Amino acid sequence: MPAMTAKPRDRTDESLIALRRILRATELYARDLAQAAGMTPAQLRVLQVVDEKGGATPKALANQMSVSQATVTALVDKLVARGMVERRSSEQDRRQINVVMTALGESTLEHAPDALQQRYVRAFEDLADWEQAQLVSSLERVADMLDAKRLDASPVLTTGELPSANVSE
Amino acid sequence: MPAMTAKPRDRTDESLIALRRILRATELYARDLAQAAGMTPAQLRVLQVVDEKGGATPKALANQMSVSQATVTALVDKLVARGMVERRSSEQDRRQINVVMTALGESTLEHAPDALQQRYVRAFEDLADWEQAQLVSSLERVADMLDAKRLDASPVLTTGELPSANVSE
DNA sequence: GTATATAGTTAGTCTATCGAATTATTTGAG
DNA sequence: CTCAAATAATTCGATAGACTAACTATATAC
Repeated sequence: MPAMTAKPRDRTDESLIALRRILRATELYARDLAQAAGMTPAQLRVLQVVDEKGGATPKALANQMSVSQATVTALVDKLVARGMVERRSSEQDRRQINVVMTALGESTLEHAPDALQQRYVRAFEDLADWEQAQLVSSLERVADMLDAKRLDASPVLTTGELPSANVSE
Repeated sequence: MPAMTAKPRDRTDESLIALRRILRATELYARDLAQAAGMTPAQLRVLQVVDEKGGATPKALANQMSVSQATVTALVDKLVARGMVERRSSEQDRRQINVVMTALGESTLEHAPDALQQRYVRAFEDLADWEQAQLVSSLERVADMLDAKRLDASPVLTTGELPSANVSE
């Protein structure tokens, strides 16, 4: 077999393998990061979203994270117990609750040593200008190919918990 | 933050956002895929690894998936209960157990409609030759920047469950 | 003003995960 | 050869995250 001239099929596999490595690396680091911040990945994710948005309702958190409102309630309970966030009733609509950061939450997030992101950012910023441009365009292209519905995303590299998908047993 | 920003973002942020979109898309689809195959994401992942390797010991599965052996035992129990895999004692070392696919397991995997991967593969194969080459090189570059230890990966686009990381409470 | 819709919480159940203890088997040191 | 240490797997008990369904409180609409 001519080792050269990779057929399209080989390239597809190569791209999938690279993608899979990207996914696994971020998964693995998400655990370590959460551990380092003294909480679980799911809790950290809530904290990140609340921080990013400058406060959010459980409803909004549930949508953003694609989990049920009940799950958000449980996660927020734990973050409240740890003093990371507070619940504040809305004035306009008293059914709504706003989840907001506490000073402790802010500083915990601030000091979470995001090793993966730091390493990545450092490496990325060491690249030549044209290389950066090419990487961004490639990543966006792949994201478009995967993410048809264009989800709202933020520049924070953490994965969330996957739900157990409650399937028979 | 709204999707469209007037000011062009920093390129590092753009790349992180694209990465995050990739992660989220795969997470979301991992659930659907597992559901469609009639099992949970963690169970599906075990099945994929067993299939790929043509059988594996619980020890090997635990290493490959970065979970404890106890967890693997539990997952294999469920797959056995569903007739997807079998346990076979090793002849050489009778402490070892080999987990192997059943016909049902094979066919279930075969027929799992991996919408995400199919869509991605289709899109990828529609690209011009040079574009494919560029994408592969970009993805591998990113994978290297994230995954210092070069994990063993396969061309299967599924994310696993993140462990709860058993941190205080 | 009552009916309906919406936001959030509570209750009950399931899966995934862990660490520690247990069992069976292999290996190695005398 | 024998017995201690190491190794593979399982069992046990506990915790976290997730879901659905039911419930409470508030808002809106007719």
